[in-house]
Amino acid sequence: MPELPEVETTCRGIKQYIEGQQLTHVIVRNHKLRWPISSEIKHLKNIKIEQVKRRGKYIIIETQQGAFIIHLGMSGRLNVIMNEPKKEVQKHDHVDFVFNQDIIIRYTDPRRFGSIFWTKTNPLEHFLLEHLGPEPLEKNFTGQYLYKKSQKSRLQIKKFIMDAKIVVGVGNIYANEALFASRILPFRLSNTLRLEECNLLVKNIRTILKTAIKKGGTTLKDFLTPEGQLGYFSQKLLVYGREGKPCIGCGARLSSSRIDNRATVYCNYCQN
DNA sequence: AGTATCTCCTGCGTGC
DNA sequence: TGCACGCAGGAGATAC
Repeated sequence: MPELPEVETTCRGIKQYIEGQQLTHVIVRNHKLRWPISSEIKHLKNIKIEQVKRRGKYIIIETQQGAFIIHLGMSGRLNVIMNEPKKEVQKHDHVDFVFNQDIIIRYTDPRRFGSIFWTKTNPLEHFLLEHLGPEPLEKNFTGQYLYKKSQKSRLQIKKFIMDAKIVVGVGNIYANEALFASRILPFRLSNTLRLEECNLLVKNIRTILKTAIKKGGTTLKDFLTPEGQLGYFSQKLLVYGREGKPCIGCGARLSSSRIDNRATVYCNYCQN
């Protein structure tokens, strides 16, 4: 269930192995992802990787001839396989990016909600990326910005901050956490938020994502082993997955509900 | 144009 | 032991 911190960790993880390296070819075992993988990819040969970047939850691998745009969906992973050319291919190992020096970047995705695109034009202008809002950790994501946007919308605030056109990278788990930290009820309509609340919300989204990225970083080494896990849930979640358990603020039982059919957990007393 | 709902998919946990 | 079911989740497509 990759959220932005996991995608960032994945980026950092593969970066050190493939930047400047020669991609010899790509093996596509199953092209049926969220969008079908272009058959063009199978014909790529011997391309130098220039840079690995991230935009929102998209991983961008820039090469001398074009760029890969990879989204991990909800169950996707990119694993680094080193010096194990005969490592058994498993059921959901859909794509291998094969490098010389015995390095394979293997895309695994049981639910196939992810996607892999190849583009020869600017990846940031790809139809999936062009409309994306600001990065939550960049300077242009401010309380003032969020306030201005929020006044024009009547979406429930939780859904609003999960909208990639408003800000990228805030998934369900961190939306719950950020609203709890900001003492804002997730049901509030966006246009009822005050500027101070938007300031606080922006600050908390930032802090929570940064902390999570740090935690991801500490498990980076494990992640890179073939059996590696990201240690995703090692982060302390204060509300997500804790419905019915005591609120760490006031001790009351945390409530749960659904917004946009997503699990929503909150404290009826601390948040308003 | 803004908002609500539907949809893609598999694995896992739960209840009968 | 097996089956049916609900849930998890990102985000574009479609419907209002």
